Amino acid sequence: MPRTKQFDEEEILKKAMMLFWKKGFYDTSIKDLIDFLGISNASIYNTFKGGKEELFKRAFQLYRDSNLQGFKAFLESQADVRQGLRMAFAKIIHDDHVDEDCKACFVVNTSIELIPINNELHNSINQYKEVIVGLFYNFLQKGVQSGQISEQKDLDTLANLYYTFMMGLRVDGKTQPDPKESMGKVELMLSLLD
Amino acid sequence: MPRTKQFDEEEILKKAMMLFWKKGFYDTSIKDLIDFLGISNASIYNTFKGGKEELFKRAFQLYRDSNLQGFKAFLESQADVRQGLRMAFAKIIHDDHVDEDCKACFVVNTSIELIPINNELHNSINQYKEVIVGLFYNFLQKGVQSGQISEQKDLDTLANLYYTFMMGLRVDGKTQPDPKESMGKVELMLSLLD
DNA sequence: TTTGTTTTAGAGCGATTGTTCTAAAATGAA
DNA sequence: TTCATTTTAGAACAATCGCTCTAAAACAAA
Repeated sequence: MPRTKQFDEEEILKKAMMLFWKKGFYDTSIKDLIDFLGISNASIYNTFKGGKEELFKRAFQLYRDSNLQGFKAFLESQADVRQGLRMAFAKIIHDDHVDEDCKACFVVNTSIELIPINNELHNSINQYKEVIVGLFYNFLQKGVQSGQISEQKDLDTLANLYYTFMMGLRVDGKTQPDPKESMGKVELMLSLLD
Repeated sequence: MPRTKQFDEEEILKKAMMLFWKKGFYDTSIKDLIDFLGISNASIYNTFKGGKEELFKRAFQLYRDSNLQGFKAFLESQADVRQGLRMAFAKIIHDDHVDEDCKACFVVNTSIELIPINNELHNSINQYKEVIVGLFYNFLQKGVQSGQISEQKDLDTLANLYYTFMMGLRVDGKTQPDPKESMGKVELMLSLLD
């Protein structure tokens, strides 16, 4: 009986993610969203009850989950530990380099902008860190089991350090440095496995 | 003949720096500034011609310059390379850990919030990076000359990497991780000098 | 078509944004 | 004190903020 929705909620959410990712929470106004999403004021408030804040949260979770899933799938597809890590970092470096919007990482951006204020997002970001560190850890452990990495290495600290390095790359990516220079750093980080 | 100013411009600027550092550009309103600085609307616009944007720029430059000067002075006071780097990172880790406002680094925050938009700040941030990397480089070179570091090491890449690591620490600092865990990462980074 | 329901566009809400203006208070030199 | 000058507090500005509301348009089932 009812009129059907004229837009795909998933698609709208994806678009909202792009805009919040680029401009952050405070600098993205409802008017910006209306223009960018192509749907009306009322449609936004009808679809995402809780207003701007709720829309942001859902957009952020979408980024977080698909980013985690993509990273997990990539690492698990790699057999060689060093080459796998090298390519994982290379992808980040490349993405940041070619993005003319300099969006870098939505999780990093949100950490900076909203952690001092929003507790819910704080937890979500902590989880993100734990998952990424866990993925690094499992990947390194696989390398130990296959004899690619010495058993003497402190995998916990290494996994944690690779996460921190990743965050650093994302900040550095905002200034779009020379990818070759960045890859030099990656090689040095990989030498920690020798 | 004229009435004298009732406030110290330097002091006001330092306060503005603290507020912008904590809340960022967009989430700091003029009203916030009036309340926090303790001076009136007209005094702000009289003293800092160019309004909110100019005040932010000056506050940011103040942070940037004093941060650079502090870091330079610290490194230059250190004779032992490894211990010097260790203490430099330890100070960052400690500062982030005890700051209940989770401000972390104003340069990182501004990179994230304003680089996609503001070109002038973009340059200022690039300069910051260059100076820090240069300080790391000189410090490492001093270590080579004193025989603490092998001549075979690629100081350029190392200096650059320590900068990236520093940025990563600042992002991580937003979630206030266990300082011991962070120091473990520092030790691993220092092992690159062996 | 008719009916019932939902989405939609857009007017409009009070509050707040950054900024300008005005007029009174405050101060140093004469 | 008087005068000239500057700072000050606060009113007022248009514009925008996030959000609500209303009424018309759009659609699915009967």
